[in-house]
Amino acid sequence: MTKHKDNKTEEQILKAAQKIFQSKGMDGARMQEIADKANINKAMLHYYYRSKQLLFEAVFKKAFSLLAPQLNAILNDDSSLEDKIKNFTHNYISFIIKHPYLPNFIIQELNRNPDFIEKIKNNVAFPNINKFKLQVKNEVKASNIVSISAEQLFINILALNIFPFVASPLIKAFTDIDDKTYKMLLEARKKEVSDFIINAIKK
Amino acid sequence: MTKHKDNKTEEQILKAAQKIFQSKGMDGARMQEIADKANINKAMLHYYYRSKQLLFEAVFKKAFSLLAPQLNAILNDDSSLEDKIKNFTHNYISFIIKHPYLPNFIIQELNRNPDFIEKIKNNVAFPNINKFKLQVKNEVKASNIVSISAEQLFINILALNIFPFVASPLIKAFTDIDDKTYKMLLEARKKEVSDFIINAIKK
DNA sequence: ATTAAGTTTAACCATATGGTTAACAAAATT
DNA sequence: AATTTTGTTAACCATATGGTTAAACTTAAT
Repeated sequence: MTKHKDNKTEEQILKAAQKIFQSKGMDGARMQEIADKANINKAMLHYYYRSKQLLFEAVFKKAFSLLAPQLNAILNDDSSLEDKIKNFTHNYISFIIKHPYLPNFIIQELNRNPDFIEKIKNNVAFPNINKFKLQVKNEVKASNIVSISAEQLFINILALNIFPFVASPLIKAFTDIDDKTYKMLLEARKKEVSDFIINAIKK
Repeated sequence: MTKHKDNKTEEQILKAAQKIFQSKGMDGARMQEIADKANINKAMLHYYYRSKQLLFEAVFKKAFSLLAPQLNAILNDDSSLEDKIKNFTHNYISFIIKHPYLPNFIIQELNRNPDFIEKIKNNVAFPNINKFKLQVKNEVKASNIVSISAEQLFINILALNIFPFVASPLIKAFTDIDDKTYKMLLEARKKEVSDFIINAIKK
């Protein structure tokens, strides 16, 4: 973390910890399992990260700082609302397809410990909704879109983009869809979702 | 479970287990904590439910059979598509406001162990999408709504309804909204969401 | 009143688990 | 080359945890 050189071991640990924590969560993860996956002695985990909690926080912060900046595309970009929605939806779904564990990991752990987000706010570039609020307000005032609050629209955009990844086992079961078909369905959502949203706010 | 009479203890245990499991998950829950909350000796847990796993399954099945039938309102009701969306959205959000832990619990535990849903399918009334598929196909063919697959529409409906509960800590942080305001925002969604969906599929 | 069955308790057990220690090896510094 | 610092290991430790047991107690049937 601080005193160590460019160490390889430290990275190995973080990589292994990422995999284990992201698939099993803080409570389900075992230090021994992380050590095994990293091919190192368990004591090394403590040598580099002191405790399970700190190792977890390192993993969480990294995950969060990977996910959060993506939201700047919708919140702080200068493009038009319609372009934003199109681009964000396309890029975000592409991004999550490459990191399918991410949203669920973050949501799960934030629910386990909601106060944790305060710690994060001070350590990570944290997106802010203010600019987006202004933009939506203006579009509504100009009668370009239906009357909707920025918050509700933001929630809807996030919901439509993220939920299918978080709830995949549930959705697969209800729709009787296998893994392959589900992947195609997610792929199709890159366009489907933005069409859906844009239509929803059109007058 | 089987040999026992109308026992009160058994119910106390299940109630306590519900609270603990639903807020901490299988991995985070402790048998001792459940016993404490139920005001009984820890051995009683095993006397009535044999193991942590079986107690957990009892809780999960009960939660699932509470949540799943709600979906029949959208999948197997006889009303028109528009009515369905209106009613479902309103009822479902009301329902989840009363059981805020439910969706997250089920999603989290299904992600932890996706095979688990197979066990459930045999034990619980399990909604099926077929009827809804026909209905959507007909509405599309009749040009009453835009071209959309039943699966994608179903996912969108679930996403917009459930996600705000599952991701509340995240959304609260990004939008800088406090608990009280968030509750009002959820309340407003009973109508907002159905308007949003209906507008989205209108031609 | 006696017995049998079901219920409850305290004490106990084996193992898993996060974490520590002391000795040792390898670099880096002098 | 000698010494200090950093990295690594195996063995160990204290505690937490799911689960068991045997005995005590309660209830209801005989």
